[in-house]
Amino acid sequence: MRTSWADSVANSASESAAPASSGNNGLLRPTRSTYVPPHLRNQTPSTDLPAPPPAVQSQANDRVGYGGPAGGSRWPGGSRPDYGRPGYGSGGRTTAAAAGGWNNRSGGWERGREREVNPFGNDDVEVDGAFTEQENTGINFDAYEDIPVETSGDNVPPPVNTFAEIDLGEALNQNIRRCKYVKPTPVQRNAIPIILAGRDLMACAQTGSGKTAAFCFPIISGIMREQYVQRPRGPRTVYPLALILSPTRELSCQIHDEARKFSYQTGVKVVVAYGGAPINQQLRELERGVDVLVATPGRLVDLLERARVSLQMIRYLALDEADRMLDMGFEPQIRKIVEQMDMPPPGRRQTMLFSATFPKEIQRLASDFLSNYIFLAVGRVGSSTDLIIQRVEYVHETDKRSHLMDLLHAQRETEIHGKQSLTLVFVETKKGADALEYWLCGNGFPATTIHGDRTQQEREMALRSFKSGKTPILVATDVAARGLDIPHVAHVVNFDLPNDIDDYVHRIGRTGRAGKTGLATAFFNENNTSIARSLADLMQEANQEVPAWLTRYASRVSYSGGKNRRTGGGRFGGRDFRREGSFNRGMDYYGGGNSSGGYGVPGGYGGGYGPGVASAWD
DNA sequence: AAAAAAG
Repeated sequence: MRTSWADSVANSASESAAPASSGNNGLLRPTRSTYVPPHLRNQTPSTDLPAPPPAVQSQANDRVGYGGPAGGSRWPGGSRPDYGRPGYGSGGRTTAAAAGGWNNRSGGWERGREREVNPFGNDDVEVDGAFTEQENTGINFDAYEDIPVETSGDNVPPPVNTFAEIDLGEALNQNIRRCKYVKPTPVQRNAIPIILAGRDLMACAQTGSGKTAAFCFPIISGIMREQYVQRPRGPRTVYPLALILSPTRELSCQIHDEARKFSYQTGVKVVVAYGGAPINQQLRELERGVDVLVATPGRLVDLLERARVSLQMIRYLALDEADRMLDMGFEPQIRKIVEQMDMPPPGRRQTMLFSATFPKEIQRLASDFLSNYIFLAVGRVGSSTDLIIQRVEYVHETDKRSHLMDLLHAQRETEIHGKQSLTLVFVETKKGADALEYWLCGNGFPATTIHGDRTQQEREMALRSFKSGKTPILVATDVAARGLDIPHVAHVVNFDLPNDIDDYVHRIGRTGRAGKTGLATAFFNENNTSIARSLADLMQEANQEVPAWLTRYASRVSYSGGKNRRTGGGRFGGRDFRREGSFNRGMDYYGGGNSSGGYGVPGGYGGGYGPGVASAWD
């Protein structure tokens, strides 16, 4: 039986004997060992802090209407003109234009839309039934208040509690029901109103916390609401209204799949473009019309240089895994796309950056892309939940294979019939991935591998084969570390530990999803001393058993070099760098500081938002 | 130092 996230929140709240509102905000030590997200740690009761978010929704819309004569793209309730197109959308049940004044817009490809494939893979008749089926009575929705949230910026719109509170449009609402999303997740509760208010956003929220929907819903809704926008018609150039960038091809595909569900029968067309696949097919898709383009940077640059895509009409820009997108390898390419092509500048487009981790230096880079943005940090570091059991074992380099074999044997025995349990093994190099896959297969363990030296076809095949359980072991490089939602991953093995603790966080976050518990095992040896300290800290914060030998390694590590030293910033980076100046306290490794007394750190916070309908969280 | 992203 499925448990919803709200259930778990309600449970954890009822377990808590120390509600945040009990007035003893100064008493920050929880009554029991609970996980506290890094950005809320080391708080001191502080009075010199900004006020909590305003109680009244700000209608602040500080950007000018896009494109001049078309006017503001957002409008106060009630005064919205009816953009319904006569004779349009006579298909019946999904037509909402008449009721709500919603514009089931079309960019001139109505015929294609009539043939739109149902991305839900069912007949989709019982939308309402599906909703009630999922509906849970007796949920303590007040418990949502216990999710630690930190926001900063001007006039932060308050969070919402339900999808119904926000006017996303009936067509989108139906898709939300089809997806069986009952309640917005914390990041959705907070981010959607911010985006709907037209504000730029930098959001810290772990993949798996529902962030894809958090930026897709407002984008799709916003495009639906737009007055029909006359886009230039170059001979072969297309003009998307929204651009979503992600660091890997597979992640772009996944976002595209999700976005297609959300946009079903809304008239909003979503297209994906990524490298390694024949460009001609993607060009044909683009020519059929595109509102939302999901892409990896390389292929997009190619399309831009061929003048097959223009960014001139972009109103929404979303960077997924934004810290990765702005790291050394990607930054020039991203800068080129965002700053050196024909995209409207900050202020004339809406920019949304999402990431689990936002190091200060990356925030600084990112702020170039933003205009008067709101910083949002929601909840825990997803992978550090109680749902994931983290283990570290000392394994010499030469013993790794046999040790892995032992683990796989043990797991075989505990395998539950019916559902294949999957093991994801991370290694450092592409060569190492191939070698380990070969060795595993040779030893009777059906394995496959995914890494950047494989063809896109091989990569997608490997992922399918793994997901289906045909090869229940996947050996992967960091290409699979971020964002991928693979159900039934029971075990993540860090065969080679990464050098960066953030990568570790993302890797183990591939398990412990959909309310299932997950196991993460790391092989540690002398080659990994650079991560010892941050690993020990992370595990301790997540209430995991830290082996004494690891603690010794951790204490031995000097404070000098190492990319894991985020001096003053903290590992989570869940803090607005704009506030560093006034709030940096020397001793405070995690940045500390409290933003909103109203949110505080609830005594019973320990659940995280693992349990729930799996896909609802990405 | 490695990985990812164009062909």
